[in-house]
Amino acid sequence: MPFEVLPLDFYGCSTQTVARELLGKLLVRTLSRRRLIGRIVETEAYLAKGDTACHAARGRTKSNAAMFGPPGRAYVYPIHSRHCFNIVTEADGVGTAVLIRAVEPIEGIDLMQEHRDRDRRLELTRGPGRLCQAFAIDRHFDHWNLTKGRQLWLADDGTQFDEKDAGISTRIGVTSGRELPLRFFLRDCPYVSGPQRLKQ
DNA sequence: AAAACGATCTACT
DNA sequence: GTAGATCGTTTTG
Repeated sequence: MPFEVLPLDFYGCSTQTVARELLGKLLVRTLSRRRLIGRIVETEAYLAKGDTACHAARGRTKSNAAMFGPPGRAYVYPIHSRHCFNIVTEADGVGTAVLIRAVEPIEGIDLMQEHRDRDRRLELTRGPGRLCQAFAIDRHFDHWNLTKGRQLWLADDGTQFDEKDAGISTRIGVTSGRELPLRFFLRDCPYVSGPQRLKQ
């Protein structure tokens, strides 16, 4: 499968645009001479303004510093004994990112299953915490430059989806006034969280 | 120093 | 569908 590493300028535009454009892109991880690949099927945008759920909303701290870095870096955050993998967007210092919520496993599935305690269900890579477990992504990737690293990067194999394949949903639990269309997902993909979790 | 919280997940029914 | 586990980070006293 031929593919190219995503260039840095891919991440520099608006967070929602990056979140939408990331659908179909490949998440690539190499470890112990093996390669894991997943196709991104669900993302979520976290904005600098009007988004109280965004970790950057209450200012910069030691633990969210990566989010304020230049676009194309990883921001990895631990929660509930697992990790969430984000990609920094927009300009250096802004504090926005896209959370990768689900991928479809493409290559190295047996190793992903080992990381997930032999999980052979759809849940192998469905959900931000589970996909990090499957790909062995943890905080040591915080601040990681995703275009230069040999262990973790994103790639494009030319796969595109049109509007009828890609859905947009408001985020559950946004507390600031109106709800915003921040969640992007591929319709009819079993690795996307169930439709009951995606409020239209 | 203690308490509260959460960008989650599992194990139930 | 939802109660409960779980733990690093942040907030509060």
